[in-house]
Amino acid sequence: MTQILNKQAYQLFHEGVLAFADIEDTGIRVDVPYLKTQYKKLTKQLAQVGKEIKDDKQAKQWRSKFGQKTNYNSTTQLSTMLYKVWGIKSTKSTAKGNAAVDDSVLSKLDLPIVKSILQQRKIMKIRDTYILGILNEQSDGYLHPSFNLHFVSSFRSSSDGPNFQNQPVRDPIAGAIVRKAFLPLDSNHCFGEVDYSGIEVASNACINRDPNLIAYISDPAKDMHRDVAGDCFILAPERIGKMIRYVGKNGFTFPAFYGSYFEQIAPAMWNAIDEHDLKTEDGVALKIHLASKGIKTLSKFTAHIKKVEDIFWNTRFKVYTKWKKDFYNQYLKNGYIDIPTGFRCWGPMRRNEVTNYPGQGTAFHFLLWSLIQIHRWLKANEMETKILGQIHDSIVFSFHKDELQDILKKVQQVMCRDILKRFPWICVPLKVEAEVSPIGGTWNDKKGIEIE
DNA sequence: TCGTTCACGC
DNA sequence: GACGTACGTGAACGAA
Repeated sequence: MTQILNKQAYQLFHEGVLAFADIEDTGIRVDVPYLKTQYKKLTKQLAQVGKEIKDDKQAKQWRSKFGQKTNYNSTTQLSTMLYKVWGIKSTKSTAKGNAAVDDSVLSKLDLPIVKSILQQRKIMKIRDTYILGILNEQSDGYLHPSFNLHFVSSFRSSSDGPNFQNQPVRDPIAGAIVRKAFLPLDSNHCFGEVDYSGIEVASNACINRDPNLIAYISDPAKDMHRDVAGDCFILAPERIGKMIRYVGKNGFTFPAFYGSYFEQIAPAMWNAIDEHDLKTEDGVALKIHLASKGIKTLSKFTAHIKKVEDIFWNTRFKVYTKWKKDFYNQYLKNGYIDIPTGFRCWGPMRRNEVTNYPGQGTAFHFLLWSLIQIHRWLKANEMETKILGQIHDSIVFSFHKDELQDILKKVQQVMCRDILKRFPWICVPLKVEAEVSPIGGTWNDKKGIEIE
């Protein structure tokens, strides 16, 4: 159960709903002929992969096991074949205790049929969830996805019809296929996106007031992800490149902030070393380097990550740790939690939910408040530029080419400076990054741009 | 119809 | 010392 505690919180959501209504009405232009072409292409690819699966030696055993009911897209059947018929040892369980057959498991198996099945899954995801999802929802070449404020327990937003907030981007192939379908509103517009950088870490710092976390965000000379990567892999800063930093950030720091722990995260990090063929900046293979420090096995590495975690929570961010403990105890006493933007959440929550909701909701509220101000300003000044949507920490625009730089300046003013007056307890600098496509370009064509 | 599993985003 | 990954949407499968 949720509750709005004050007029400011009410206003934020009321004004947010009004802004979202305009944004949903504007809609997003999509390239329907392109989508139809892609649908056909992916269908052909699917037929090809389907044939590869059918012709595989092991598919014969599959058919003799399931006969008429054979379905190479069935996870239940795949699980039976892998772990019961072919005698492979299961390495991971699902939530319900069944043997998992997800990507993290299958990508480690060296079987041609499994490789084909993974390929099939990828193509089906792109074709059926995204391409077809967009085609089914578009009307006269425009999408009108909903942006909801009344579903999410942490007071974030969600989106559906289609979900505008989970369009592929990390996989460059899937990202390109799908995002090429998203067009700016007019041929003299650019597709663009402005992101808050590290906003959830910033919102958490404003709530838990950990001086070391605040210092990391405030001091441009400091780099939390580099330092933590240095702890994880026992490296001096100058030996840490982009990829090692990346694995430290997404393999350790973020999972740790969300409440994960060494036994969960160490195996994935250990795999990532081989997966990305990690090397120190002076060219030493990371596993060789770790071996020289006495870490030659996953179990040694896990024990090491346990120590890193201890330093992370009990030395580096000990005020954050104390905040988590106190905040959770307060929840146990009261039965609810309050977040600083004026919302209360009642009811049964797990420890990690209790400690994660405030940062998550607050980060989104920074974005929502900024979006409302920017939307009003665009409207009041009768700009041709329109907001197309929002993805938790970013705003997506169709920029008129002649308005672009003025608007980016205004956007930065609102998101980084005006917001400090509305939420005076923000205690770290907020930063934004802008990415914009060439004139007439698609969502896939966006590139980083300096705000003048 | 609905629970489960998978896969995409932040 | 034990404990232990946050929030969503949506597709396919398969049991009920």
